This record gives sequence, structure tokens and C-alpha cells, in this order.
Amino acid sequence: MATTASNHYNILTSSASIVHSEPGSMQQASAYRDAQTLLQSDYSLQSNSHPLSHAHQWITALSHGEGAPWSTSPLGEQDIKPAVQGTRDEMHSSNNLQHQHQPRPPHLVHQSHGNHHDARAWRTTAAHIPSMATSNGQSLIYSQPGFGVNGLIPGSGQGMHHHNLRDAHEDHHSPHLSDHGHQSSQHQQQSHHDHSDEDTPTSDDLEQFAKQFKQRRIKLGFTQADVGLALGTLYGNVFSQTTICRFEALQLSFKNMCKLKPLLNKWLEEADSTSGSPTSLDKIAAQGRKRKKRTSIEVSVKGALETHFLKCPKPAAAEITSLADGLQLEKEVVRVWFCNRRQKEKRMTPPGGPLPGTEDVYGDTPPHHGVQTPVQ
DNA sequence: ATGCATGAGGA
DNA sequence: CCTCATGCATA
Repeated sequence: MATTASNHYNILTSSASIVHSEPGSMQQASAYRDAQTLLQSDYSLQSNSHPLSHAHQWITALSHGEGAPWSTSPLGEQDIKPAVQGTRDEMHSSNNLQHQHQPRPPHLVHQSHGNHHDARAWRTTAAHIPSMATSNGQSLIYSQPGFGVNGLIPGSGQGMHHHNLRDAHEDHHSPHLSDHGHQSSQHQQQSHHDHSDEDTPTSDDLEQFAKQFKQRRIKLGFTQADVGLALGTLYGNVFSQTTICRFEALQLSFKNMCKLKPLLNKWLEEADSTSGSPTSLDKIAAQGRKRKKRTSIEVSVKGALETHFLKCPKPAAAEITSLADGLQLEKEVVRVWFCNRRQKEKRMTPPGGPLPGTEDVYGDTPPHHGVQTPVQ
């Protein structure tokens, strides 16, 4: 299967107008796009040191710098559709990934620009964020008098059930920032809060929610694709099987997880109450887009890329070019590979796999629950 | 379940 | 060019 895209990709980036006869499908593209600016802004420092363990720390800084990130929690809304968005801060740490060796001394986070490192790491989190952890329990689903007005049809039985345990590993967690440490405890949510998930969930919350979500979903007989589609009929935001899958597997960024949670929660309520009363289900045809044939990169080449990645996660254009040249790949392919690789690094469930004995090298192995999806 | 890809939005 | 949210196509 060497379908190495051996050529052309169509001109697609330049033409500003793509007209496919699909009125409905376009709206989503621009409509809720804006909502994606919820919070988060971070860039973790790459700590490359081990060939393959290498820390993935999600020090997701949720703050912008001065505001009280959590108190005003921008997300957690139930309808974050066209969120207003506005401030988003995204500094890149650009040049700090060159200190190979010694990932990050436990006592300091090299990192500069800073201000926001209120890092709340993915899983470890709740530890130093007392108020959040406790206040929002995880009452996932509060039933409400939903009506069966949506089309929730567990039509396909589909047998997806092979599990492969890929990463099951712990993670070292937050580098606990050195600077601060006191300021993180005084925030308080303002004055609302009734539901438990009105505010920003903790990573543990998400983890549990995802877990339960999946369970319920399966119990109800829905496939991930069904859910994605239902979300479209319910709220107008269609999602693919991929996204639902990634949500369940916690393979999205923290911010993204937060954004989707309320939606999925709603769906659960609906599905729950209407379990039995099917309705019509819209079929939203996928748009026909000319997509470049997926390049299949050989394993050996992937290995080479990995190696480079560990060495330098963000190669400069020139470097990419030469690298691509050496590997006989299109530059674009290599560039995209790096982008994707970086993204992967930022997910909740880190790439790399359950490397044995490589976690606590950094100083701590949190005593908490063994997360990691046992995956269906 | 995941790998590679597209695109909006931001410097 | 990057990041980030998403998804087609695939393994």
C-alpha cells in the first residue's frame, strides 16, 4: 500500500469560493468557529530528553494574565455557540526548546513570557485548585423534561469493539510552577453555581464524564457517529465520529473537551429521556471536497521524523525543507506532520504510549487513580 | 481508533 | 508559518 501521494494536490487553498451544492453544510464551518476561543493558551515547553518517554505535560495555562480565569469561567456554558470570544492569548514560547537535557527542573519552569502559568495540568490538577474540585461535583446528568424531538435513532448496531490499549500510562504531572502558588487559591466563583458543571471542569471531571458518556452511549445503542449526527440535529453542530471518539478517549485538548462536554451532556439527557421514541433523523450528506490523498508515511520514515521531533519539535522552514528532501517527502507533508505531532503532544492522553518506568523520572508520580481508558 | 489533511484565526 | 478544532480515509 504505498499510496504515497505521488503528486498534485489540487488547488484548493486559493479559491475563496467553493461552491458545492450543499447549503446546509457550510454554515457550520463559519458559524461556530468563533466559539473556539474559550480559554487556554499555552504552549508547553518541550522537554526532550528521552527518546521515547519525554514528558508531555499539559500545563495548560488557563489564564490570560490578569483576569481571574476561573472565576469568570468562560466556558462551561451550556450554549457556547457563537461565543463572544475576544481575548485569547497565545504566546508561543518560541525559543526555549533548545535546552535539551533535563526536561524541567522540578523547581522551575523556564518559560518566560509569562504570566499565565497557572498551569493546571490535565490530570493532576485538582490538587491545588480546591474550590473547583469540590464545588463542582460530577453530577453529570441532571434529568430534565426533555422531549423526544430529536432524532435519536440507534439505527446501526455496528460492531466496534476491539480494544487496543495504547497508552495507559500515568503521567507526571504538572511541573508545579514555582512562581505563584499562593495566588491560585483565592479565587472563588462568583455567585452562581447551581449545577455542578457550570464552571470549568477539572480534568478529572472530564475524565469521568467521558467515561460515563461512553458507557451510556453504548448502553443506549448509539454509535459515535450517531451521536455526532444527533448533535447536529439538536444544536446545529454536527460532529463526526472522529470527534466523538476522541472525546471519549480524551484525545482532545482541555479546552476542546470543555467545550464539547456540555453538548454531549445535553445529548445524553435527551437520548436518555427519549430512549424509545425515534423520530426522523436527518441525514446530512458529507460534502464532497477534493482532498489530497492521504499520504502514507512508511514506518521507517516515521521513525526518522520522530527522532527529529524529539530533537526539535519546531523546525524552521528551511529545516523542514531539507528534512523533507532527505526523506523524499513533500515539504508540506513534513510540515503538517510536525504540526500534527505537536498537537498530539498537547492532548490529554499523551502520545507515546505506556512506557514502562519512564514516568516518575521527573520527580513525581501522583498517587491518583489509574486513569487511562480501559477502552471498551 | 488514528493518521494525515483542511482552514480559520492570529501574529 | 503556527496553533487548534475537526474530519475524511484508513488501518
